[in-house]
Amino acid sequence: MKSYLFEMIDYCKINLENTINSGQVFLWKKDQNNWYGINGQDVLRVNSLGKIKSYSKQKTDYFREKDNLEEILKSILKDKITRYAVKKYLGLRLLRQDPFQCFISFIVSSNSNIQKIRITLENICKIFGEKVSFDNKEFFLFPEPKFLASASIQEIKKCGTGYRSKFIIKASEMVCSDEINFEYLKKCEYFKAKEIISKAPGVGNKVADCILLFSLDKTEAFPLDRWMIRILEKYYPKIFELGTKSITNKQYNVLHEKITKYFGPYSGYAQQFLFKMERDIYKKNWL
DNA sequence: CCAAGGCCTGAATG
DNA sequence: ACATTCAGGCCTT
Repeated sequence: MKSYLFEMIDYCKINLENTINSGQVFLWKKDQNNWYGINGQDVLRVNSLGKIKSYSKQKTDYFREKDNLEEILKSILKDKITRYAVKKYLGLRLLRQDPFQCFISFIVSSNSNIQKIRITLENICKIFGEKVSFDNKEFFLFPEPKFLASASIQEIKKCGTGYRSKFIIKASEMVCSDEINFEYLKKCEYFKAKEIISKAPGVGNKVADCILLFSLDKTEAFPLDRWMIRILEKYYPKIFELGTKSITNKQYNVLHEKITKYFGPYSGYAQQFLFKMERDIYKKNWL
């Protein structure tokens, strides 16, 4: 009983390093004891205790602090793999990010890697975002949709986005025209929201799930990238039995159904712990 | 429905 | 030093 209570206290404490270095966000930097991050039209400063101060002074629930961690973690602890990962990365949280930034970030992420994504997004902010001062430091906010929607392909390309440049412009236009309305998507159920977000170019199954999970409150989203496929093959060969090849849309959906049956409505949390664990095992670099 | 090839960039490998 | 391969996910054919 005693050790159980002790562990619950640990669960509730946010571990910033684990959270930021888990592939959810790209525009965060550590400075002394504080982390600074761009979140849409805001800059967040988080100290080692997880306390947030924001440039805009607006409230955010960036760390989803109202989530019932005890219930969530219990629900995903289905086997020794998840028990290991959750214990090792205690305090890893899913974030509730600015949806537009998240949307563009994961369009940029396709066929790329974390370091490259970070540099590209920094360029986008520098060129199209507003420069602000916070804590006597300079930051560039993430550009508003209208600035990316009205940019030329050449201008976007300079940021290092390559063939995704035209996707970024079109996707931003869809936000400006309200064809994609994030507040509405937050209220939709998972499949409906996924259907709508997937209409944007450059948004397939995996990218859609990232956006839904990290900014639109869909905790049943379980992004399946190359890493997650490898993880499932390695640790769950019997439960999810997938043919080793690259997976088709249909296989992706079938697999997702099996996953949510197994891990439940908070599958996305399980995904984040497993992803973090395996990337660390292979000593992949984070931010 | 599925498979294959192209897109773009930088890092790793030869 | 230079060339090739690879990593990465989506779109078109």
